[in-house]
Amino acid sequence: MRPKLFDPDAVIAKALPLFWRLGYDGTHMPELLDAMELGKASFYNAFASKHAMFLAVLDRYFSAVDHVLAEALAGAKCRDQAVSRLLDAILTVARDPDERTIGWRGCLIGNTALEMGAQDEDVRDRLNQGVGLLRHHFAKALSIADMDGRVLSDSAISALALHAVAGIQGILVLAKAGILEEEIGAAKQTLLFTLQALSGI
Amino acid sequence: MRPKLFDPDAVIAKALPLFWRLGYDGTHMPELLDAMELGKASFYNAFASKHAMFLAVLDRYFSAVDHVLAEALAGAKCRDQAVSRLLDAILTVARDPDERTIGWRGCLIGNTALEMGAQDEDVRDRLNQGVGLLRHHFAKALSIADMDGRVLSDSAISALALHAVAGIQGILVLAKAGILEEEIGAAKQTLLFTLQALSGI
DNA sequence: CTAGTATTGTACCAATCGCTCCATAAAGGA
DNA sequence: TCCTTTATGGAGCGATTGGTACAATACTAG
Repeated sequence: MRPKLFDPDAVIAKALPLFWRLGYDGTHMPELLDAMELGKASFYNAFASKHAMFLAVLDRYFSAVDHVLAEALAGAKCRDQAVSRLLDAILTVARDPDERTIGWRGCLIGNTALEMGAQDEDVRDRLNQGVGLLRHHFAKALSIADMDGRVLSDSAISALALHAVAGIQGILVLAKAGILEEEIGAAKQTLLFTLQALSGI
Repeated sequence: MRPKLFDPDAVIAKALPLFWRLGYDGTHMPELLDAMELGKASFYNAFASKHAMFLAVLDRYFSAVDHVLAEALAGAKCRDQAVSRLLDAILTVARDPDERTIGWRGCLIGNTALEMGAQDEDVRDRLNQGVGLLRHHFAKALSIADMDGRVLSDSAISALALHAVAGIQGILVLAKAGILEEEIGAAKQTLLFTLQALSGI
């Protein structure tokens, strides 16, 4: 037996930023292999295909997002603050650390949904899972009592969580469309405001 | 002089559904030429490139959307009805008439923004224009008086229009991610409700 | 130190990408 | 009818796509 010279998880982690920024079709094997620091043969020996790697990358993304959002939520004092932190966390993560783009890589869930969601069933199943993840965190935030100690009904929580997820995904769409930075902030504030204002559903 | 055997505008119209459903990279020349009912040489003689054709398609899409939304808005009695009609019109248009997908082709603006918005400057300029178009129609709808005759402030109209555009784009993201049909309706209702409830900004 | 196995680099594959070239066909103007 | 101009079909361009075959390499167990 000869041990692997690389950690599969680490390879997936190196593949993530590429797929995130360039999408599935936009990520080509040469650059992908380069980023993974892996030879063709090693890759195809360890993983089934580009498609399989992408599914693995999606899973990794979900767990990373799960972690980030859980952390953002930890220690929130009231509902508004919790929701605001989630929105900020998502926007922060959606910014592109590399400077080749205008500054937005978006959310891999939304990116993937619009690139191939309607066509690939394996992908769509995971996207549903990813959307569920986001909804879960917003629902958790919305279930916190507000500053007056009032708590939302379950139906309101569910509806508003979905609204929040749609809202933040939409904002990321506008960000990638090249909208002004200040308008991103304004849209976020308005979204936050709608979530606050609708406490009485 | 020999006259063209085809109408360039009609060709662009035939190209639109393909780019809409499959995206820029996903639309390949063979199928595109097939849909256009044009030979390779004729295409490259009449148009500069696939990229240039895509830009033309974007322009055509904008004018089509402009027309659809203006029509949806015509004769609206009050603000809520006007906004509701816009949302319905967008969702209707975003459904895929062909049945190869799950039923959603989305909005070409959002699709394009997430596929290549961050990378292509020509495209990004037009996307800004497209987003502006959507905002304009929502602003127009929101500027209508409500059933009690009350009218929103300009700043409220502007902020809510942006919120509406982000919201509907986000809903389309979720639709393409394969969310349940009933949840699409619920998200639309919630978005509509937030727009109604925030009349008093 | 060797035998045996897993991993790796490299050459290679057919298929496809967007696109160009050219000989042929077709349509006015004279 | 001839001539110029333009449109067209089809062959073919180099580059690139994701993926495979194989021989050489590097490791560990015995």
